[in-house]
Amino acid sequence: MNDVRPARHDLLAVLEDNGYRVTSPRRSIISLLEDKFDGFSAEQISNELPGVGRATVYRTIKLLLDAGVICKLVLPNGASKYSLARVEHHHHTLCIRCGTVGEFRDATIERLVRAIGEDISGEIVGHRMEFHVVCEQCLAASAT
Amino acid sequence: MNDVRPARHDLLAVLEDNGYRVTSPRRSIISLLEDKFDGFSAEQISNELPGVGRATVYRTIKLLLDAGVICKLVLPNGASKYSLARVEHHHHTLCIRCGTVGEFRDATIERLVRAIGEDISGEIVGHRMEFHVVCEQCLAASAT
DNA sequence: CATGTTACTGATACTATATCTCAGTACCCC
DNA sequence: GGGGTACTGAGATATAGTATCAGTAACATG
Repeated sequence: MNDVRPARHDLLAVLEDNGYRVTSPRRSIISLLEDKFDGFSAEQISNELPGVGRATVYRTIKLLLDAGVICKLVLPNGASKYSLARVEHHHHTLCIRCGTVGEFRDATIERLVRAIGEDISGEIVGHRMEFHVVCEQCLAASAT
Repeated sequence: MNDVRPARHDLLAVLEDNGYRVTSPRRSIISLLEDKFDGFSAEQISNELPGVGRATVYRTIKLLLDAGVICKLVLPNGASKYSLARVEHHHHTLCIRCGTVGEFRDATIERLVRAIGEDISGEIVGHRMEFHVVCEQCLAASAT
């Protein structure tokens, strides 16, 4: 059920499909993102691509967000991270040690959301659910 | 089940209990907070108390956070809001129109969390769930 | 393949939010 | 009511992201 891996979008194709130009900086950013399965921050991308302006990194991220192929995750401390959107509707896990972002999907949650919705005043238009975990790697690291 | 109102802490007593001094700025901030049932931001408090320095507002909020009597909520746009913690463990509703923060509690969620926990790799140490709503007031306002 | 339009880029300035520093103040215990 | 010390406020600083704008390059067109 969890630990979704496959079905990654062809991010470059997304640009073309939406009428955006395929430029050299965008190519660099996208090819970097495609390997970031654990989530990434704008700053991190900017640091790894010294040749690309910060503004362009932010602009490209926003563009991919609008296209729906990545998703934004605001951490409890206010920092923003992004992750490749591998499945349509999903929720996130966040390792409190290393910051790795995971993705999972569970139909039970959707049923629960509908059930609770009937008890909440007002009209529900969305929800967000997030699990804070210590991931396998960090567990293993602290076991030594 | 939802729409919890009563059981507000005596925030001033919280200061004393934790060995903090009861000062005049803290008194002003706390008496302002005690009426904010819909959530509040640091900036908002600071604006309503021109005589109190911004740093002090942030410091006092952090102090109450540590004491567990208010809780922090980072909105999807990255802005921080706070709300009085009226019940021990709870979740939030957030009106996407007016920003009102609500609070509710549902045992079903906790059961679900435990169930899902068994399917997620790593060790679950916490979770966050949040409903985005259009509240009664905003619904009524847009009906006209 | 040359060309013109225009979306895009990068450097920099700017905004917003929050924290740090530090000299002066006031709380509270005795 | 005096003294040690936690607290305060002003301003400087840190951090994250956005706006501006002149120059550049993508790409449709012929």
